[in-house]
Amino acid sequence: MKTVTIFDIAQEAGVGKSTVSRVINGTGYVATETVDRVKRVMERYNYHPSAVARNLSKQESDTIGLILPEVNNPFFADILKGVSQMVDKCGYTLILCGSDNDTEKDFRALRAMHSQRVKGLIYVPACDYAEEETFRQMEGLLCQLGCPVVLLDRPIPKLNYDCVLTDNFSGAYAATEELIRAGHTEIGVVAGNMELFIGRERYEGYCKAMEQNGLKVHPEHIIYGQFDKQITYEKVKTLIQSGRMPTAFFVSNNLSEVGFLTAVHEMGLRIPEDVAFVSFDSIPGQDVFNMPYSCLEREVLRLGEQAAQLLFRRFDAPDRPLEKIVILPHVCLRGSERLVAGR
Amino acid sequence: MKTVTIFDIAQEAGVGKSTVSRVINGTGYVATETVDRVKRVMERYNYHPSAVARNLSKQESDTIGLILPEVNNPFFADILKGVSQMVDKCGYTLILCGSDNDTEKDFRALRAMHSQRVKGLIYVPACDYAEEETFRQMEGLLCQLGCPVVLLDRPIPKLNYDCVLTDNFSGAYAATEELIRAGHTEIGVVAGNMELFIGRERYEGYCKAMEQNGLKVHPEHIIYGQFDKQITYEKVKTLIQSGRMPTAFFVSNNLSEVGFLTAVHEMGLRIPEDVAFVSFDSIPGQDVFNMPYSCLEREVLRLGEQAAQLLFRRFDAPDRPLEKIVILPHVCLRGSERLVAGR
DNA sequence: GGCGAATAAGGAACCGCTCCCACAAACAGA
DNA sequence: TCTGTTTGTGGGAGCGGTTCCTTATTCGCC
Repeated sequence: MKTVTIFDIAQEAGVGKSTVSRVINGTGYVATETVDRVKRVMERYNYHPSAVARNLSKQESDTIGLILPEVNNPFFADILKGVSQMVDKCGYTLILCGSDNDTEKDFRALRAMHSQRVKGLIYVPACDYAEEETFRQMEGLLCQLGCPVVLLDRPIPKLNYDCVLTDNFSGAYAATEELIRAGHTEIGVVAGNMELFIGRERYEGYCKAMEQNGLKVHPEHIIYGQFDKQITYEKVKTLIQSGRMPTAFFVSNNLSEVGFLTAVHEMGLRIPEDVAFVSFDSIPGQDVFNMPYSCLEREVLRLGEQAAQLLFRRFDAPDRPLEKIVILPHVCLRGSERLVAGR
Repeated sequence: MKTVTIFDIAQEAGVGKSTVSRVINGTGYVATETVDRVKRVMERYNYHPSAVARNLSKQESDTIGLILPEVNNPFFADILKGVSQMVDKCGYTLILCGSDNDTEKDFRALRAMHSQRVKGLIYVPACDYAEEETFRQMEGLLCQLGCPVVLLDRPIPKLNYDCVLTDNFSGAYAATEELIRAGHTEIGVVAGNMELFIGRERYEGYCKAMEQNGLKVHPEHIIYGQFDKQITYEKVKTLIQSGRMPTAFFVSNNLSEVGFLTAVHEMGLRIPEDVAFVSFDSIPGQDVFNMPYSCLEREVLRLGEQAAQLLFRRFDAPDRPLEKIVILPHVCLRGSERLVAGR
């Protein structure tokens, strides 16, 4: 089945290919009857112009790139959904790459985006690129892209791009304060990946809330969970076994929560009777298991949508000043924060 | 920042552009020192050839299309991960479209894939296309693509393509039999979308198991949940309120399970004391909540990987006979299937 | 020393589309 | 009637690569 080209259509309709092109794009002058004739031929042949040829010719593509650290993490899956729907709605095509939180793959993804000459990129970096050398590499790749970029979820301060972020500090602060308000005085933290800005921000929000309320942060109550299920699980278990558990925890993200809860349940502790907690983001299925836990909520789908919209706005106005959208997660209390008397 | 082209590289290296092309592709004869020189120039300019131009020129692209019904459903997110990793590993680029289970969007996605001239497509259809008219449309679009297609998860019998499927009948049969073996005699079913082949297969597997074991299927114990959380939730709740619950259920998929469990928990029933069940696929977070439920398991990531591999194999051997990979889910018993005495 | 094969490199056509430009006809307005 | 503008159309260059074809060396071997 030979693919039909614009030339075939032109011949069949008895016009020049420029005329067909004009009909396709609705540009320039074409007689109404010519339009009809050409359209009928296109219909009959089921003709769809090659985006490849068009992109090359126009020197601008209709593809949007998206780079995600973990495509099957429910958080990023929701972001993907938001981006995908918006991209689709606006007539663009989505090119997706996953970096698996790996710097090397992140670079590969950026290079792929460049090769594909994407029109715009929505980028959740694999890491913070705090190290000078890798930062320069990443920056170079980004710059070489030569297209608008929206930084999503994980900020890289030194980078000047539009971004859609979360106020991690305030979120963590608010969550911790809820635990304090519930009466807890010994509050630990399952910190995230401290090499990530968002990890540090959340940790600092927690610390600040403690400090402002005159509470001390005990070093042994800080668990460095790396935003990782397994690591968190092991460290929490060890802490429980040591018998030095605080009465409550602020847990830094959904994967940490998985590890935390797995350990807690395995060791036979009850929530909130034996240990209370509030987490940043939540894991799906809480309602299902009838285990409503308190958490910081944000509309993840919207995050993706907003990133896409921001990108499109940038297309229309390349010189508009940089935009930074920061959303504030809201605390959602469902009981797991409570201090149960008589402990 | 003007993008550098093959011509710039050629000029800078003092060679013709065909020579540069030969260096890039490692084809034809080029003197080693010329290779070095050209490579250095490419390095220096950080040059990466435009995939767009190359694809047009070669009349064959390096992009793989993937169409999914729901990108943020954990099941499809895992498939995505599998496909994405394999595609990436083999040097291709992934173009993703979501259909939201909507026929119209499914068509749009297929057209987009055609416009992009993807090299191959991994396709999870939005529906079964049982209706003649839409089937013909879909078939036409698929045929027009003119590229290898792998049908994933949802079979369309009339279509002759490679496919990666699950033996839904046997899975459902095995799951139901486990309930019977556990001693249940009154077993209901949360059926899925009966307009989907996989929905009917699972339902029939359940029926067959009942029949073979001399058990009767009571019409009031059949819940038509449409693979939908909300619908399942409502119908299960109604059934519970009516007081005519069987002692066990076979639940047709992960979303049905969500609806089923939400209703069960809301109505204060315990598992397995008040009602037992085994589900097809599982929802994440069971270990976390310390609520291990029995289910049919399959390696979803592998499903995606295999689909990609099948596609690549087809690239190499277009004339190989069609391949049909069918995986068998295995029953994973964790207690929710038990019949508790004294009910 | 001569000749065919292997090696090396450039030129030009082409992929399918867009867009600029030239040109023709129709249609004003003075 | 003669310009000048609007309307309608086709031709051709160009986008950035690949690939075929041609030409120029070098090399091995009789």
